[in-house]
Amino acid sequence: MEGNATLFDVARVAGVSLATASRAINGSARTVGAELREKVLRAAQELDYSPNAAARTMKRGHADVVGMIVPDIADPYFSGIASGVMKAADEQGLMVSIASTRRQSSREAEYVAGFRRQRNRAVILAGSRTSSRAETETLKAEVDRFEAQGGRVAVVSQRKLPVDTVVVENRQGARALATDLTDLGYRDFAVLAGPRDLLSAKDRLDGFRTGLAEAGVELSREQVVNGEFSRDGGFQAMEQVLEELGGIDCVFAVNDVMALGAIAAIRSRGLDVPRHLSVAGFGDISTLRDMAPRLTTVRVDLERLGRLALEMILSSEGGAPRTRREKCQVVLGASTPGRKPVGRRSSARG
Amino acid sequence: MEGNATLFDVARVAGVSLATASRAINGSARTVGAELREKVLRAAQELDYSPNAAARTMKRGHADVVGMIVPDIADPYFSGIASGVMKAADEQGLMVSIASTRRQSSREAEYVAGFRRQRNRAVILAGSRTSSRAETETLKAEVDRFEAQGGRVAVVSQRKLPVDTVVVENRQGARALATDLTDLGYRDFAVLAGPRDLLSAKDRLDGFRTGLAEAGVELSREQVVNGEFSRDGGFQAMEQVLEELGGIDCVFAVNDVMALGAIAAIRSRGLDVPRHLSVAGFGDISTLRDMAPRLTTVRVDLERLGRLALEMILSSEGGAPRTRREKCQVVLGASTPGRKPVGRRSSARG
DNA sequence: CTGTTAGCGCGTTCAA
DNA sequence: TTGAACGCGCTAACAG
Repeated sequence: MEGNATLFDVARVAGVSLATASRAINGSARTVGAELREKVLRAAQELDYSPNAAARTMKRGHADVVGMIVPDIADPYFSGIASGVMKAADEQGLMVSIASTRRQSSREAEYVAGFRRQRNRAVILAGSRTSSRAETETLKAEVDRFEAQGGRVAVVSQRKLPVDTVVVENRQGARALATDLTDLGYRDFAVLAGPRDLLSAKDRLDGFRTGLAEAGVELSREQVVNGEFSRDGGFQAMEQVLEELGGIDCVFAVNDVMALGAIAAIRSRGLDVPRHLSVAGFGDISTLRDMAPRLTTVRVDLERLGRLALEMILSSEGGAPRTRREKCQVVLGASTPGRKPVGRRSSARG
Repeated sequence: MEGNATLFDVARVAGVSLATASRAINGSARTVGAELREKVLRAAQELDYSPNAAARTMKRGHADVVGMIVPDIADPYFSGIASGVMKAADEQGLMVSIASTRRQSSREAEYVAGFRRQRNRAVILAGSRTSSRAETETLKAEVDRFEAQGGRVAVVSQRKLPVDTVVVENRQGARALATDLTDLGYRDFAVLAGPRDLLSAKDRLDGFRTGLAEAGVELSREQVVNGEFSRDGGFQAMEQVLEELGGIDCVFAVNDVMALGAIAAIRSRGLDVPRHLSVAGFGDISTLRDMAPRLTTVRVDLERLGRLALEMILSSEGGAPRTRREKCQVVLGASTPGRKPVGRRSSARG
């Protein structure tokens, strides 16, 4: 039996018309008699009938698929978000296509175009926005085209595009972290700041700086080291700090995998965390929660971000783009035990 | 501008026929004059033309999309494989749809059916096969239907279905691990064995047992504790071991996240790894490579598995299903420093 | 090299 | 409640 049974075949076997078969199977209008419906369903079963989603897509103009674009699916931060999207999508009977830009944000636009070709119902962009004006314009143009076609777009990170957005409160989280760390007695920081043009990285740095300032602590230019947003980026940035900077007592890496790299770099010099240096991250990815010492970080509910993005997309009926802000919460761990035994603690220990 | 420009519009604007426009744009047969081609491309650009993939799919009978089914996309093991699949797919101009069964392997069949509706060109099943005969039969039936329709299927794990398979040499890896651990002087093991019906878990246990036997070490029934294939499963299984078993000096968790849970459980009792107990895992997921102590584990090249699966699918031209075996390599870390100072080491330290 | 035409499988009119 | 017929956008024959 080559190829596939078609709805026409089903109708023939059931002895009804194409239209009746269609109605019985997708149940759009419930105007099919119980008896015929039964017949049709039986025929479909018998023939291993599988509705042709492409035909349906052509007819309706859009596919029941949502596209998702991430910088790196192997990064727990994004696989966490993807997990939330997929779970919510599953509940809605939607399929999810995922594309990974491999950290080249310039590729986002290409993938949006790809999802447009597929006539996907929606696209979720899960990576940080960048400060590149040209890149943003290119992406915006593609997003506009996607929407002109009837598709919906949502972004998880910053509100830089006029679309539904789940804003991660990076500033607020990093600021709270700075407050807690200064409360713990730290005064001499280094920040492993990620790429200069990544807004998530920039916002976390800015928020951190604000929190420090409120405690009367300044961050000099040398105390901020840029690097890739990855484990290796953290490792290298940390090496630079260790070589060029003295008198640091706490390092803030703007994401958890960078913090991981930083810790590795510190240890590779024979130093210990937190004895010689304290380290904090951002994100609270689950694989790191059992690390010893427990990494101080800022918790982001990744699955929730994904779920919210999908829900926004489905509930938006052509209205103005909405923004949903998601707060982050500091988790203090043994990686930042405090410089001196000060009493105050503004967050629970992890 | 509502809706979307169609190929017909492009043809009209360019002043050529539909066929010419089609040929110029997808370049199937290169029989279009340079001048007309230029005109067509310009018209397409002007109109923001986006080829309708659904129409193409309907015409050709299959979509240039490959479906992937994983037990849990948030598990680094599977996001690693997914990363490999996506990279290879990108190079081939294919899109990837991903579905997560959330560890309910019974849902695999449903998703295969879903991908059949989409007329996806191929499906990759990335989770362990199970020992459930009924489940396997159901899945096989669905896979057969998928293939009857012209789709290709590949599996990463065990060869239990008559399809292209990338076999992970779990037995060999676990056996080598047992050899190395016994060489290190360990004699009293506990195995956190995962779910009873998961073949990956079972194979790792079997291989480990074989390796132990070769060193004259037996594993009693009580020394094997089943549990979920997750961090929490490892935690709980380890708690059981700690409560019910004495005299253990090394714990083998059949995957890395279980090992992570095990270590957490050990520490929650105020014990230390490796001072009080040594721990080994399986998989070598990247986030754990910087853990202290370095987790002894068995390295699996996750991205490679994904890439190989995709390549098999694309290269298979209806021939008999092929099998590709991928070896695993032991990585010894400080989580298993050795029971006594014995000299022999058969693998490099991580 | 280019144009005309006939479906691919389905949903949805409109009639009956 | 059911059926007949059209068209979604495209590609692959077949003509010219």
